[in-house]
Amino acid sequence: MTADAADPKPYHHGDLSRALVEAAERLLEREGASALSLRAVAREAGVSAAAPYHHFKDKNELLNAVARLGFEQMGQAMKKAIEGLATPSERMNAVGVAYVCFARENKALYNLMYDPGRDRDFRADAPQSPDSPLAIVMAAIRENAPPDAALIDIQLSQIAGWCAAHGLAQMAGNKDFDPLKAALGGEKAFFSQVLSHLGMYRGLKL
Amino acid sequence: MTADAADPKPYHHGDLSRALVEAAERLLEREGASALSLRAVAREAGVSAAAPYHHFKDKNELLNAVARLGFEQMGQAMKKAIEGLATPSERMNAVGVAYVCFARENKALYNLMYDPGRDRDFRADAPQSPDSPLAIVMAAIRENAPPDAALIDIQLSQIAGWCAAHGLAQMAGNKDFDPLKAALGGEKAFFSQVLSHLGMYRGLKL
DNA sequence: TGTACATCAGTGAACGCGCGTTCACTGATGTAC
DNA sequence: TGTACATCAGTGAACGCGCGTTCACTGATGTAC
Repeated sequence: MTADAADPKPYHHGDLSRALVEAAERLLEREGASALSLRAVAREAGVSAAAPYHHFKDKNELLNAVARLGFEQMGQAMKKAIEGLATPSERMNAVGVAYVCFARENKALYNLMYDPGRDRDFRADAPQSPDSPLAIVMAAIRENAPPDAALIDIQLSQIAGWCAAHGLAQMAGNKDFDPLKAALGGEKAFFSQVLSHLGMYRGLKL
Repeated sequence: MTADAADPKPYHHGDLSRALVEAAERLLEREGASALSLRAVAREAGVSAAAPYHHFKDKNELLNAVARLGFEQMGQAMKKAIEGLATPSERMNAVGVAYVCFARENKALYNLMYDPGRDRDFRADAPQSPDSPLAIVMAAIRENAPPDAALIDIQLSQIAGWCAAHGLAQMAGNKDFDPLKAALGGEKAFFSQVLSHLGMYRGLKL
């Protein structure tokens, strides 16, 4: 029996490190943030409560690994969303929508990723990799800037766009939006429209 | 000795209900969200761990009371920020900046107010009162809309602005923004500029 | 004004719980000769 | 190929902790007569 990488629950040793992170993600999805104790993760992965300590210094380090995986998955979802789109403005909108959708579909994971109370690697969401969600949002906004735009205006716009997507992701569950969602034909359309209305009436001179 | 309402620590009975909420706020400010247990709040207020149960059904009810007070304080700060401003666009910007500043200055309280994990009264942040933060943001955006704007566009813009302020509030602590903050002359200027850049390049037809 | 009594707002001890972490251990795996 | 041994990745019991909540209680306050 050749097990190798295919075996999902490796026998004695194996990739427990990864198995724990995935167990944590499953738990997060199924039972929410408050259920995410180290002991529960170990239980979910089918090992003793002490086993994780062979792979992570402490609980926080495991949580950071979970968040890191979350960022990877989110970046992939966003890249997939812009595949084959022709114009910068289409891409920018798609990136924003994908961002918000990921947050909605992975509520607890997303909250962990941005949990202000956690002692996190801040770099986790802004790695050098061009596949990070932050990098993708930034790129989408940059390519929408007019060629003569000042660098500082581009930067401020990038931050503004990033913040708006983040804020929308957090607010998206608000029941008050339901009628509007229905009127527009679903959540995705709603997200797209909200993002399109950013700054519609700002009317400010800089 | 006439104590009445002036005495800060009422003797036997008195306004323990309020004292608990204020103790919770103090604790939140001083030690952060993770320190906010019912027992700690009681300790901070100088009463036994069981005392709060005469005023709140359980911990969650106390937390909701704290959040409610937070929304009141935030609304007041925002109203104060727009006092005497002449134009709608000035007011809109000031409202956004005040929102973000409140969040920054009351980090832990703000996080509690919007904690996605808490079992909250959703109505707490959208009461009928015109002094609620939500109502103030909405009004600021509404009065910036052109007179012929469609209702749905106004609504979408209101949501977009609200989300952006919320997102910025959460992101504001990111260290990556420090150079930009310095270049613009402080946090307030930075917030103002970011909000002004909302949707700068969106270039989307609706 | 004084007394009797119900009510109210506290106390302090106790409960059971799940947590993060440590520890000495065990048994399988990999390596040297 | 076989043996000896170091290393590695697990186990399970135990630790001390602070938590939310309950309980019977106590003593001050307010009320009726």
